[in-house]
Amino acid sequence: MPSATTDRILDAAERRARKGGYNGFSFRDLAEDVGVKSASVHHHFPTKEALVARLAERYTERFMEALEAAVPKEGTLPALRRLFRASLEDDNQMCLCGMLAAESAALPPPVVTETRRFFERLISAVAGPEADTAARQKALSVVAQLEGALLTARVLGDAAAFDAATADLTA
Amino acid sequence: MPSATTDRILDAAERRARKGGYNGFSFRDLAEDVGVKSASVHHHFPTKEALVARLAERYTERFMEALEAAVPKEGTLPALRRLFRASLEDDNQMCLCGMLAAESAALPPPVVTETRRFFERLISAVAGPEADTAARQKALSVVAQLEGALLTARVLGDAAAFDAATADLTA
DNA sequence: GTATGACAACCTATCGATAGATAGATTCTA
DNA sequence: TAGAATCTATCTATCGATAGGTTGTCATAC
Repeated sequence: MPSATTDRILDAAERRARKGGYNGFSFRDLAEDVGVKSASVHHHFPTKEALVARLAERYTERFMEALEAAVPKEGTLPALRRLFRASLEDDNQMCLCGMLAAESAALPPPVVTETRRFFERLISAVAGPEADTAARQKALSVVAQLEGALLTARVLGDAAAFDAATADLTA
Repeated sequence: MPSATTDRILDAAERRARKGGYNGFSFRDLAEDVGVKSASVHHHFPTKEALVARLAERYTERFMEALEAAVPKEGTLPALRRLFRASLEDDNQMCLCGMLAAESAALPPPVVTETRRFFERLISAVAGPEADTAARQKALSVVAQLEGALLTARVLGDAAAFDAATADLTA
């Protein structure tokens, strides 16, 4: 079973990475957040790339799980809108993988791999099981709109901008 | 008149910031790119926040200029699509202000101000001079889609994903 | 013409802070 | 008592930034 400290390190890393990106936090930041020394963080995650790769993996697992749970009741697009908007409501955070995607050209390969996996899984989920060309195109468009709306509302400091930018995602 | 070195510093900073974000480059990186010492970069830009704020300002000027020049011939949406896609074609770069927007929660206020200005100007330009509520909503949606498509295509390593994600932006 | 002063540009050298990472000792717990 | 977890202490590299000296250029005074 995963230690409680491991989870708390990931929690702290997720919060910080969604605020400032991969280079926006340090092992010492995480250590302070959790209440240990930085050497202890290295005990749980030997390198930063291993930590963030695992972080992206956990984020993907949780996001897809939440999406799959919500879709039957809400429908795909409303569920997506709600899940993305929750980031904004929780301290104006970005989608972790949206942030990492923006920085992907400067990230370690294992992190890029996990980030790409998030997008691939999300796009597949939105496109649905049939996955013809038109469905995939629509899915790409929807994911782009959601990620971009988050980014835009965030810099404008205006959560209503997210709603406006995604107002057409209702089907 | 602005010195050639000042421009070359901004050129180097733009390329690096669009790859790795605000924390993804150093004064020494820029100095090496330009062929001077890092103290000389500080001579032109006293602090990093001053440098990146000016960089975002220059980016906005250039982008809006290019947009205004292209709209009469191409129409707003095709022009936007082409300009954003050019980022992707040029070494898989992000939109500078899209990158900074993602990181905005961890950036110095002057940088955030300039970044926000880019989005405000872009949204106003897309909404057009009338700017009723519906036009503004549509503009927000378009900008979000373009920024998100760039981010998505970038991490997927697939420029065609940008085209697919923005295929409906033709009016 | 040439000397002189002023200023911008660039340099060497270095500061204190912090980065990611490691070695090895200690403490806690099953 | 074995192993996981945490610690102290430290390493090397790099960060943004600064002090103060050198070089180059150009305008003006002679």
